[in-house]
Amino acid sequence: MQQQSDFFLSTDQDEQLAIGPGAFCFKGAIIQDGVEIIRAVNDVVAKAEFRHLITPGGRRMSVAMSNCGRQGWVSDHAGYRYQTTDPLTGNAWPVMPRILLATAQSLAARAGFGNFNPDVCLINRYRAGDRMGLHQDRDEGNVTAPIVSLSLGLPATFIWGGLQRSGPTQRFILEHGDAVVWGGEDRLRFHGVAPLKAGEHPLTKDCRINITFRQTGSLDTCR
DNA sequence: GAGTGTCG
DNA sequence: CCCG
Repeated sequence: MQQQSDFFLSTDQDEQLAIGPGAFCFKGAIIQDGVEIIRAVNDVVAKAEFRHLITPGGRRMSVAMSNCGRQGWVSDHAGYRYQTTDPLTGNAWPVMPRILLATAQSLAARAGFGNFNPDVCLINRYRAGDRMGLHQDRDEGNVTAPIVSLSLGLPATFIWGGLQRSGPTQRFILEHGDAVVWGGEDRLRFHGVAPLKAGEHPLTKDCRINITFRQTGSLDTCR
């Protein structure tokens, strides 16, 4: 960890931190596009509203979710899965906004993952106290493609584990504008988010928005 | 199948 | 708050 000094300007912006052989945190990478990205999220959730999914075990997830793209991640009594329609409406998920796709592809490339064609864009809204338990992203057919994660609004503590749930974890803060990309041998690492601390952000007010991109198939599945 | 949650 |  580097100590920050008041004499340096924006030392935490566009800094690339390796958190594994195939995993990187890009500090401040999307600050420039923050307003446009949030506008895109608002457009999506106007058509597919945030909702609290239920785990197969019957527990309500604290985080509220929506999706855009060809497929969306959902969970209910029957299990975790991807599906092309919003269970609330039966409609196809909203089209993935250009700015979101372009941002994800650019970040994947910066992390060394070319030809990333995400067909899923999962949007998670965290409010005070909301958390995400340690888990692996393993519902995707294509574990070759990386995961790209964007953080907007309030800061959160990211919990970054290993390939086994019981292994050691590291914690670091994800702030507005940060991006994390993980793939390759880090693709199945356990990860989670500590309970969000209450706060106020100029762009998102009382919440943190996390956007993750996944590619479920090997073909070109963009739309 | 479900621990992307809850409890001690 | 952290761990299991």
